[in-house]
This record gives sequence, structure tokens and C-alpha cells, in this order.
Amino acid sequence: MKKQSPDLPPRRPTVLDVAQLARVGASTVSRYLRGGNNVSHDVSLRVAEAVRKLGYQPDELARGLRGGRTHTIGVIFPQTANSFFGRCVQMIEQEAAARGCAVILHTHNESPELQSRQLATLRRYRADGVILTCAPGSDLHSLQKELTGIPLVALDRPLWDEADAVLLRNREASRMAVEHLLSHGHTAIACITAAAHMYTFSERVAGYREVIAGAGLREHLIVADNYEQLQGAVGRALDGRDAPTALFSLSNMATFSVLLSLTKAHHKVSRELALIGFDDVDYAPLLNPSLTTIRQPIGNLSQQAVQLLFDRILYGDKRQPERIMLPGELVRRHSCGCRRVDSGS
Amino acid sequence: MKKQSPDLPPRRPTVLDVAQLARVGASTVSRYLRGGNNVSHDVSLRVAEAVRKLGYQPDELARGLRGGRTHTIGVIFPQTANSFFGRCVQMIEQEAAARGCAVILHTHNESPELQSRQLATLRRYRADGVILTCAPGSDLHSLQKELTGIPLVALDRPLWDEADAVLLRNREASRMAVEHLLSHGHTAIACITAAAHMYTFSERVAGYREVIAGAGLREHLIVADNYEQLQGAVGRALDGRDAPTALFSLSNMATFSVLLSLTKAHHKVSRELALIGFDDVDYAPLLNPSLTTIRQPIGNLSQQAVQLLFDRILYGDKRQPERIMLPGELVRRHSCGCRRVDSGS
DNA sequence: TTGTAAGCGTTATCAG
DNA sequence: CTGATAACGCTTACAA
Repeated sequence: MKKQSPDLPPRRPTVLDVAQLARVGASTVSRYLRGGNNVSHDVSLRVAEAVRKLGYQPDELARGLRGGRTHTIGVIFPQTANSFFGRCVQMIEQEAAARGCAVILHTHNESPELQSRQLATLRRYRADGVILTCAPGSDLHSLQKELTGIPLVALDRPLWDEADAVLLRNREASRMAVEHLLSHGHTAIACITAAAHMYTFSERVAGYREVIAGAGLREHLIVADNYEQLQGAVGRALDGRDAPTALFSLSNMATFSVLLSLTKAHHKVSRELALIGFDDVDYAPLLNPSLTTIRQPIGNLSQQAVQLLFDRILYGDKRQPERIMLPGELVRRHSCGCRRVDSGS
Repeated sequence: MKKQSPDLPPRRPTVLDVAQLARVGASTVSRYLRGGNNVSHDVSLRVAEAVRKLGYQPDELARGLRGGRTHTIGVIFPQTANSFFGRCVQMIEQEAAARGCAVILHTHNESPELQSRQLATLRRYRADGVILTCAPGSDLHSLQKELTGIPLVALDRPLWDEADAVLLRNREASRMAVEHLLSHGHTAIACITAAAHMYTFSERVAGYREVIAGAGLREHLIVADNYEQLQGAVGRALDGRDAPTALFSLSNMATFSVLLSLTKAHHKVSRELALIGFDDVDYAPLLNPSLTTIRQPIGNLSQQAVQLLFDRILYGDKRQPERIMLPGELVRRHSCGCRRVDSGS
């Protein structure tokens, strides 16, 4: 008497089940499944039939345990609530799926400690590679140690020199914005940001400075440690004696602070007070006046990051480290003082 | 002569390495690692020391392959660019991490076919459970088959009756909004949405209808297949003879269409044309006038979904299926006609 | 309390 | 071209 009644516990079928049904060996099934090299035509047919019949799906765990790759990549971002990272993650997932990989997502909320734990986790899961936007204040030295052996691409913020990275040309983008304000005749242009020490922001400030210096104008930096304080700082700057006539805010959050500050003071963006923001958020066309912004090439950034990562996964250290820098785009709307604007959204 | 020079290829340490160094058996190490039951004090110390020394990290693949759980949950959302889902995913990841699980993320872009493939993928990776916001037009019957055996929680949109779900009380939230407009004296209130057949929207429409019918007023539905067309429809409705004096848009995208339409027609939200939106997007306070909205309890929705999923994972079918419905919140700002408003952001 | 041994489902190796 | 066999790193009986 067999104890097991006919498939009462319908286990997931394994290669052996398929092999048995197709009356071949397990390794033949395996070979067939990964491209069908060295397997005769009629056997192929039998195996295919068995696979279909049983609804067989290979187990990625076993596959990963045995072979090198787990078909899994890790993505560690500061957040996903932010639409920039939200879009990136979506694009990355899509590109990874096209290459047969799943995405394990982590968000570190700008905390290096959390980030460390998440890297450790990805290592435990044997992720094939990692795309990382690192938390500010990360100890790059120990980070590099934690990551040895795992292919890595930095996105949005660079790591050390030998690490592949995909970045925005922040300085250049910044220059475009400031030069545009200049072209509208402004000479008192303020640059607004929190967390000025962070890579992206310090680069953008540098771009601002280059243009301001080149035009022989005086810098006006409005900075603060957090966005709440920034709002106050903007208010004070606009009330002061030598108030700026044009504002360049370095992130959507900074733009936010500016707009809240203006609202509170019953000021308004106008031809006398221009504003250009960073990050082309979806509500930019809805504001009054509609918001001119620097747009980041999100799709391209994500695609390049994934491409670079898979190159690294597949070809290892044979490739030179690469740093891809993509240009931003100035989307002209009304807040800069333009009459005619670029296409709506 | 040993061929292998002293750890030139520094393999990741395994339980056996730890066991050897601590001079105990592999299973003792394993036992120690999962809570230290049945392991004497001095052995504990030796093992702990060895683990520390080698920097040992258990391999989740092997662990999952052998035991039941993979410590992995799948999350399938329509998108993450949308701030609602972006926030959800972040919260879910956090809650899952607190329970020792990693999150595999997929976005199906409202495509049932893609969704199917992604579910299959999660099955191949043996995810312990799935949180799903299903694509409209999904064949629930075949979905249910694809998911048999995998603990599942529906979020934002329900599936079949026996599936656990965490949902917003859409009707109630909708009623709050419409009643609020009523309280401002409006009698011509329009309800605006695209994709009116989708669960969330049809529920919200139902809530709108209940209040309108209860007040003995006439319904005014402005609907379209997509948001581009919706924009036009809004424009026409406002130009028509019996134009509404108050608008209730059922999603942030719909609100978007409304605002773009108004901008284009040089109309403006005012005391004569009120607007309440759905989803408390971060820029709501920035609009002019600031936007009154229904806010969804994102943190709570996510937490409940994760909690429910883990209950299901741990206790299986012993628990009754549950449907948790959480209330929305009306955030009063200016666009509804209120003078005094709820706290800023 | 501890160690030995048998898998979990794949794939790589190697002899037929 | 094909099939047995040995890993991959861990856990869970079961025996000591």
C-alpha cells in the first residue's frame, strides 16, 4: 500500500517529475530548459510536453544555490515616496525583468546605518548586483569593504572613483538654469537649498557659482539644515534690503519651501520675482505661474544604470569602471519670466 | 602539497567553517543561530566568537531551499511613480524588514498579462506571500488559480471574497467630500473621474450618488476613458448651460485634468467654483487656492496589509479571511470654500 | 546537550 | 546525445 494517495498534496513539480514523465534524465531536462543545446528533436518535444502538462516552473532558489547567479538585483534608494526615485525604481524593475532578474527593494531614508544593514541583507540573499543611491555621511571605506565582490552601480550620487556610476551633469544643468535667469535680465539671483553638503546639491551650487562669478555678480546663497528652516530663511531673504529678484531652488523640496514661504508672505512668483526649480514634478504645469524646471532624464538614467550593472555582472572586472553623466533639460514655463513655453507637461 | 593557498579565494564562510572553528557540529551552530535553544552556555560563547571572527552570514537561498520560508514577500503594484504607491511600498518594506523579510517589487502598469507573469515569477522565487493591487480586467478566476498556496493580501483593490484585503472606505470618504460641498451651499456638484469602471472609482461614484440622491439633487457625472479626454470633458461641462458650481475629482490624476482644463480656459477655482480632490498629494497646499482633499491613511493601510499577510503566512488558513476597511480624512484647505483651514501640510 | 546524515531542487561534470 | 552523480549551504530528524 502506498502511503501517499495520488497527488493529494500537490507538490510543485520538479525537474525529476518532468524527467520521469518525459522518460529522460533530469540533466536532459535541465539542458533543454536552458536553451536546448545537445538535445535531440524528439526528446525536446517530449520534455516540452511534460513541462506544459505539469506546469513546471524552475525553482530560482535551487538554481541560485547551485549556480552562480540568483537572478536578483538589489536596489537601495533613499525613498520611493519621492517621485524621482519612484520613477527610477519602476524603470529599473522593468529593465531588470527584461534581463530575467527580479528586484529586491530597500529604502534607507538617508540613514547610513540602515543602508549598511540592507547591504548585508542583499549579501545574504546573494543578489547578483546592487544599484545604490548612498546615504550622505556613509563611511565609503567600510562601505567598499561591505560590497567587495558584489557588482555595483551608483545612481544619482557617486561613491568612490572605481565604482561605476550614472549621474546627472549637475553643474551643467545648474548653469543652464542660472544663465536662463540671467538672460531674462536678472542680476540678483539667489540659490536655495537645504543639505548643501550633499553631493548633488554641492554640485548644483558649484554650477550656480560658476555662472554668477562669470557674470561678475554677487552670490546669494540661501541655505539651511532642513526644509522647515529653509522656508524661514527664504522669507527673511525676500524681506531683506538686497532681496533677490530671481530664485533658483535646487530640489523639489526646496522649491516647496520657497512656494510655501511666498504663500505665507502673500508674495507671488511674477515677472519681478522669477523662480526656476529642480526636478520636473508632475504638478509643475499646474502652479500659477507654471513652474520652469530642470528635468532629469529619469528613464535614461535608470536604463544606463541597469545596463552598466549587467555589464559588470557578466564581464566582471574586465571592463574599466565607467562614469556616465547625462545632461538635464531646461523646461521653460512661466515662472522664469518666459511668455511662450515648452510643451505643456 | 595543498593546492589551495591559505584562503586566497576568500569564499564566504559557511556553517561548517563556523562549526569547525568553534569545534562543534554544524547543527549546533544552526541551533544557536535560530535562538540558541538546547545549546550550552560555553558552546554558545564559542560559536558566537567564531561567527564574529568569520563575519558569518547565513545564506538565505540555502535556508529557503531547505526550510519552508524564504523570508521574502512579493509586492505587485500598478506603479511606484504615483506617490500613493510610492509611499505604500516604502512603508511595506519597512514593516517587512522588521519581520526579517525582504521585498521583491513588481509594477504591472495596469496590465493583467504583466501581472500574471509577475505572479509566476514570485512563485519561482518562492515568495512567502504577496501583497497585490490588481490590474483592472484581471481574470479573477485564473488569478486565484495562479495564487493557490501563496498567502495573499489585496491592497487598495479587493479580489475575491475569501481573499484578505485592506481597503479604504471609499464610499464613506466620498460622502464626506460631497457633504462638505453641500454644507458650503452648493447644489450643482459634479463628480469627475476617468476609468469609472475601476473598483475604487466606482465605489467613490457610489458614495457621491448616495449623498446627491439623499439631498434630492441631480447627478452630474463627468467621465471619460482617459485623462486627456477627461480634460476636454471638464471644459465642456463648465461651458455648458447648467454648469456645476462645485467639483469633486476622484483621483489625483482627475484633479490634474480639472486644473489643467481650468488653466486652459482661464477659469480659476474660487468661492464660485469649488473643488475637492482625492489623494492628499504633497503639493496640495501649494496650489492657489490650496487644495482641499480626501487623505488616505497610507501608513495604516500598509501596516495592516503587512500584518494581515504575516498572520496568514504564520497561521495559514486557520484564520478567517478578513477585510479591513479604513476611513479617509477630509483635509480642509481653501479650494472647497473654507476660510479657516486644517494644519498646513 | 550534541553530532551525524539525509535531503531541499538545480546544474556541472563526466563517463557511457 | 544522454543519464547517473556530486555538489551548493542549510535545517531537521534521529541517534548518541
